[in-house]
Amino acid sequence: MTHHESVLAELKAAGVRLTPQRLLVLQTIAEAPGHASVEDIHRRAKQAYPYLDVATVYRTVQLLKRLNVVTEIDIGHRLHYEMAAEGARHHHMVCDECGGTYDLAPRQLESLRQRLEHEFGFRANLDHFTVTGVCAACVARAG
Amino acid sequence: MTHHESVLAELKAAGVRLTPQRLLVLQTIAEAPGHASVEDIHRRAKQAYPYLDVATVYRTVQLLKRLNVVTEIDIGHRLHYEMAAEGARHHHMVCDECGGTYDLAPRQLESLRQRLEHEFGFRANLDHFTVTGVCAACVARAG
DNA sequence: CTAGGTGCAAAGGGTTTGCTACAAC
DNA sequence: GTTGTAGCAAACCCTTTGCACCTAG
Repeated sequence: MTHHESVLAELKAAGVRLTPQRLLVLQTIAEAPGHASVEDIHRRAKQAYPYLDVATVYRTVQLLKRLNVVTEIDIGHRLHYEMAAEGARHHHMVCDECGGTYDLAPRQLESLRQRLEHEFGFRANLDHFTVTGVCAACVARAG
Repeated sequence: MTHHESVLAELKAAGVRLTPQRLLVLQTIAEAPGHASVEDIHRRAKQAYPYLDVATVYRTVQLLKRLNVVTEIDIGHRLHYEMAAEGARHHHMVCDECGGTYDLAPRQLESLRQRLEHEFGFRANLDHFTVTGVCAACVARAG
């Protein structure tokens, strides 16, 4: 069973109707390079089905988020979405200069997570973790 | 020279007009417990001067942010503001359950910052750093 | 006096919602 | 056939902006 098939199975199990619109949104998110904003998803998906409404995209990403099929990432001031892909969960570094985003493996954050738990009893949820700063390329270019 | 006085001196040095509205907004932020949203600031400040407009609050916090008098914190989906207070810079943990916010000292994040710099050459800007999760109290209460 | 700020109201961008026709099951 | 969903448009929230009047320096 491919990942795509298992996602569809999950959705059916949750009693969710598999409408063409939902499949399209799902496929669009899956095919997007990295994470995509609602606007990105809408724009790309409309190429396949021009009647698709933004409201449907909003409702669908919320549904998929609730079912843990996609994860929500807070970048700048818009929410972005990407496939949850449990096996490859990662976090992001966003460059303030060039806007580029870079992946960060969960193990990079493990020590921080443990520290917060031990010192404060705070169970950090780093699923949507994003750090901003200046990437190596921009540091090299501008200082 | 108190902190308040030095802030006023900074503003004058920057050629900023010290209007009653600006002083009121500044004072309101300074007196707020922790960080405050624009709405919080506006609501509180209006008690002293009912004609104060939200637009003025927005313009003022942006001005103060530009002058590094206040810092902007991205909590949930609204921006919050607090006095910059250089000597006591800190970060936040926000509880998803109860909405409570807790301070985090810069040293707690230092190892993370160094790791990102060494491994990726990424200069993380942790000034506005916020982690979400579940606080100790809520963990105890609900599991 | 004069540059610049204030209040007001209106516009703006992103997101949500009420409704009716329609499609998945 | 039922029940939930899509599309549409309007509402919504937070934030920004244009403008005439006013005020700090």
